[in-house]
Amino acid sequence: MDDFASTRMNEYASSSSLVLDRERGELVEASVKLEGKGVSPERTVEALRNHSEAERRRRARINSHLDTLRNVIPGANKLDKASLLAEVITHLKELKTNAAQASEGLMIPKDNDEIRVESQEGGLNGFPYSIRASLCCEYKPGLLSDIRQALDELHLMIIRAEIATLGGRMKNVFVIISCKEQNFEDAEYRQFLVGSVHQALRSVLDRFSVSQDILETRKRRRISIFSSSSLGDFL
Amino acid sequence: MDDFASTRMNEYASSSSLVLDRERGELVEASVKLEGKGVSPERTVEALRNHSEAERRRRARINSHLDTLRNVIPGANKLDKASLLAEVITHLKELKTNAAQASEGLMIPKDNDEIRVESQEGGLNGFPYSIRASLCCEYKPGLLSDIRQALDELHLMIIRAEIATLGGRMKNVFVIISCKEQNFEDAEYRQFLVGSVHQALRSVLDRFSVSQDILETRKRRRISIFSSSSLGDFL
DNA sequence: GCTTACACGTGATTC
DNA sequence: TGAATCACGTGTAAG
Repeated sequence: MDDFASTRMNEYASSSSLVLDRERGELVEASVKLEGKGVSPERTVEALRNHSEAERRRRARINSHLDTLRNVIPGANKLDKASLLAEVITHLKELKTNAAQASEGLMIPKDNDEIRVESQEGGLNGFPYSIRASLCCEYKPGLLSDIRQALDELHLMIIRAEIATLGGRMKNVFVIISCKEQNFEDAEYRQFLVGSVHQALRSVLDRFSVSQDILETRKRRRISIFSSSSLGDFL
Repeated sequence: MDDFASTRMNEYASSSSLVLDRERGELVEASVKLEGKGVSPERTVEALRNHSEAERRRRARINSHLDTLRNVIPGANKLDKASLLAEVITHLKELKTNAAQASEGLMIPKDNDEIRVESQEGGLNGFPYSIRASLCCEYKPGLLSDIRQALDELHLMIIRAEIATLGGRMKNVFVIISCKEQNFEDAEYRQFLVGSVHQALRSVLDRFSVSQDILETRKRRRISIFSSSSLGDFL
């Protein structure tokens, strides 16, 4: 398709070519003898000038946007168009994943409990390898200490914790690393760690679930979003 | 400068124009009679073809990046180059501010304590008006209940809380609304609420600071990031 | 010299 | 029709 179009282009380009000399404002025959029919010159001159000026404006708009992109992107102040666009794509995807992670950490699913454990590749916390675990469930005081204890038995360490509550539910996000300075090149070991963490969180959550089931038989406390007591017993 | 360049361009374009016919692979004289000097034709043909092909590759790279941008940006599947770049800029800035806000909620400043209280205009939580308060300080167990108590006295309610810890420091983010269903159109009242919340948080933090100062005289516990005890007494 | 990148004018296409 | 967009080849400058 490209070759076809370009071939046709060249056919026409070599057969008819009207060049506008902007110095004199005249139209100069470039290649052939204006193809028989007498086309009124002024019309063509003006049309051609309008055309080229419109194209110039279009290019200016595009380049203006590219310049603003150069200013927006941190390190891409003097780059090729192509490299600039590549950098834009990179930063865009990076920001998109960051936003997804952030909003993921901000949302609290309403009903469904879930445990998510994934290996954090990028070494985000200065470590070459870390695990990001998130746990969403009903609000359960004392859950964090149990989780820490369980992870201690795996020789893992929570270097970062977030606890969010909304309407009687809670979501915790942990960043976990191994205490031992070990060789983390082994993908199997990574997967083993992920599975271990998932299992540990699952067991803790299950333990709390049954204890809450027992509690629920005596007092059915359902916390409204608007009740100020939803956070009262947080600490 | 633009006009100058374009004028010179057209001078040359109207005076010498060698057009490559890609069908036959030959060079065809377009405008004038090759300007006196006999330039060896094969060299010029090959150079010109290399040039045009290089330019074609460059265009392909740029357009490829533009296409990937079209796929990355949600609604910009079939847009102009200029409009596409405008959309890219928009989404880029939007994501940047979102990331700033998100990382603002995720980051824990290393040394400086701070209290920030601001009125949330957009009605983010289904309410027409809410307050977002963030508090960063040393890790202090039992701080949240004191804050809730202080806000209770102001007839305010925490509908959302986030507690993040890292390296013995903590950052809390609250979303606060008024218990009374009041007319929040009054900007003065809003500012009054913001000031009240700020003052309440300040008093609580000061109270904890002095108590911690007292505690620091007996046991100087400084928590390392890598110490698993940094979260041990969270609950 | 040769490659790379850019701006330009222009033909084609679409609305 | 005309206005707007695109791809193309080419002239030009920098490394």
